[in-house]
Amino acid sequence: MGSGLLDIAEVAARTGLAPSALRYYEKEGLVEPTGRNGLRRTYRPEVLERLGLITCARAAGFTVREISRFLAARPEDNERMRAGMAAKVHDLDEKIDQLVRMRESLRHAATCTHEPLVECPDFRRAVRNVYAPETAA
Amino acid sequence: MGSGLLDIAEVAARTGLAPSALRYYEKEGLVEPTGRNGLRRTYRPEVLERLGLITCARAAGFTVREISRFLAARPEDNERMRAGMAAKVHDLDEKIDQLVRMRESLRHAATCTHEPLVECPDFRRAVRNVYAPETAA
DNA sequence: CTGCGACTTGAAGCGCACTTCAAGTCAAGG
DNA sequence: CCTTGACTTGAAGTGCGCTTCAAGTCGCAG
Repeated sequence: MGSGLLDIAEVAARTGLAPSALRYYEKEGLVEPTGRNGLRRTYRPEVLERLGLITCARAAGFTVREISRFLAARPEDNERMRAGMAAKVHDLDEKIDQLVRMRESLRHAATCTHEPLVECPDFRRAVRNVYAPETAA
Repeated sequence: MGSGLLDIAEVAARTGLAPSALRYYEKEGLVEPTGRNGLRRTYRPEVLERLGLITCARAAGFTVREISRFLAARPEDNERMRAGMAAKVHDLDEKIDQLVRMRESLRHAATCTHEPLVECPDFRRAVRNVYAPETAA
């Protein structure tokens, strides 16, 4: 504590992650404690930023394994990494578009008074607009 | 077939869902076959649209259980449903914002030549901008 | 009418991301 | 020094969304 190092409980409290999640991330190679005080993990404050990145990437739809690979990337992997990230940007483009359209459908649905909501023609049209399967006969 | 009804394989083919997924959705109350031809499920073509809605909602982050509740909603549930949907709209607002910011970070990262990518100051700033934990000392 | 292949069922299995548990260690306050 | 309670570990459990499997049924082409 006085050392400027954090224990797992402090890291958990400051990141909002559960201690068990931190141990899990460690097992998956996403984070490493700086050292140990006896058996107890000690972390440098910098880990908070790294965990912020991880949380953020998770929220953006990256799996823990993907993040692990990303964080473990060596310079010679850069080209592949860049390609992977460009692909992810494209995925995000599509996902964002889809969410935006879904939001419009929901916005309508939230104010629509059509009896069986699901059969409101406006809603149906909006939904079809989000993501249309082979609805045609 | 000649009846205008679809069997499970056709529904699967036209929706892109696996037959096992269709049976799963049925067990969860999301869809019902119109009837049976012997043991075999038969579906009316309208089910395709319903499945489109389901696929779309799944992609937008709804769980199967949420969709089930949504589809089972009775008129007297409308107020609660509307509130729920308004809340979802809000969730989507936030999620979309986050994804947009994440996309910007990734766009930068994909072209950044900083040695350990993770330590690029631009990238770090962008990431902090996406979702900032208590990074301050 | 027969055979086959696509369907049926229930139960078990899987991958992900954790959480929970049992049993044990140990830093630190009184 | 002793207690206490937060930490440690590995293993098992959880919830989601399906998939796979074994065993059985049966519609329909030949």
